[in-house]
Amino acid sequence: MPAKDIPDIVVGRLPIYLRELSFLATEGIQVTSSHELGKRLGISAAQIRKDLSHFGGFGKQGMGYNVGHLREQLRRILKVDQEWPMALIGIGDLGRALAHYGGVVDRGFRIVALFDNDPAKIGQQIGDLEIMGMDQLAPIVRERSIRVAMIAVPAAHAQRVAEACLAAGVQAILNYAPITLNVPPDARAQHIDPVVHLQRMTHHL
Amino acid sequence: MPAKDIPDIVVGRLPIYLRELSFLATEGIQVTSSHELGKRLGISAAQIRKDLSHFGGFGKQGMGYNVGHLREQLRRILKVDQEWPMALIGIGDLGRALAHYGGVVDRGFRIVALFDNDPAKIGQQIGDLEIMGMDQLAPIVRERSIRVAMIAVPAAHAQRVAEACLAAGVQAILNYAPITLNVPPDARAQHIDPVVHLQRMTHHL
DNA sequence: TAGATTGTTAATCGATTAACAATC
DNA sequence: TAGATTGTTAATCGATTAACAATC
Repeated sequence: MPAKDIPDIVVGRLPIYLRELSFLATEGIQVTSSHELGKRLGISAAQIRKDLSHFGGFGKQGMGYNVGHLREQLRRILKVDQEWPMALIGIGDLGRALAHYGGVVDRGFRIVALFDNDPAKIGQQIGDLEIMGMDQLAPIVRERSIRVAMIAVPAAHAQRVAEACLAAGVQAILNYAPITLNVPPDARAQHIDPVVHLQRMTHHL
Repeated sequence: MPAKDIPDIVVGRLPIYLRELSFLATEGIQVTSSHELGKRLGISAAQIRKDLSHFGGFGKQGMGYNVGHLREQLRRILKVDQEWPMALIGIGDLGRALAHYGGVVDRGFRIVALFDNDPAKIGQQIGDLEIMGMDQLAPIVRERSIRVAMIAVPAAHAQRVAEACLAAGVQAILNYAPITLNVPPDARAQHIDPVVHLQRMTHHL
């Protein structure tokens, strides 16, 4: 029963649960419990059960959860039982590392197009993808039904690039530039800035 | 007045405020308000005022906040009015990109040591740093008073590397490996996994 | 069966928002 | 002064935890 009013904070924890379940699966562990998952993730068992209960009952009383089954259910809920084609814009050091990173495949994503505005980079090959100019963004996004983009351009260009993505039909943006993007309510954006995470820790040191 | 019982969720927003204030400063804007900041960040003005009030009063009624002053105060609260030396462990594609990334300097951090366990990489130079073997981790961390580490090793090694860091004296870890680290209560860990962020968005698509 | 663990309800806790006196 | 915006208090809202009946 895919509900519509699931709190964002709950949805935000599901990928963590899914990641741990995949890890358990590779370890050959077939059954787990809210208590064990919670201990591994530093989350209370009650919270895990409550979170999952928003979507239905996936366990058996007295038995716990079947790892493979719960994993499949979470993949379905998060809609990563399919592969989302992604655009990557900005092929600097970080963009290159992201382009090479294989860790997104088999977790629901695949980079299918690379873009940069540097004429020296356009035409270069990375793996089996060729870097394209920004003028190709809109046609390629439409042609390949791309709904997710990763942005790894300098901060000064990020807002403009994001708007170009959205105009082209992208609905979700993962932004690596150290600025807060302004996106309309019908679009989604997530931000990754290592310094933000570092500063969250130094306050306590 | 540095308090001890500030909610984590409040501390977590301060780096976002700081980043925006730095941006405003580079734009030449000298005064802002909770309303303007909130609009830019997608956060309510009341929340920004409430967050800041945990640490004191930084504004003037009717006037708003002096950008430079508030920025300095936040830098002090987050303890990034100093430069934290960091170790980076794992010099693959991502580690290399992080090593080249200049965006951490002038935000309170500097990578001062690189480590890898691959003999082919040890001794290589990146910028003005040389990649060292893991046997050098403990002595270098002590010698250079390193309290913060970034881990960019494969998932299978991350927990072991984290424990080595902590044993050597590191107190805060930024982990790029796609696993949840288990750290003791006296240590801090933050995790960056792009797929987690992507999956938080696909649920809604 | 006896023991264990779920799913859910109720209670607690904490965070956000609203409102406004203070005051620049 | 008049207008604007802070800092703070009180009210609301939402999230987490505790507890337990259901049941595997």
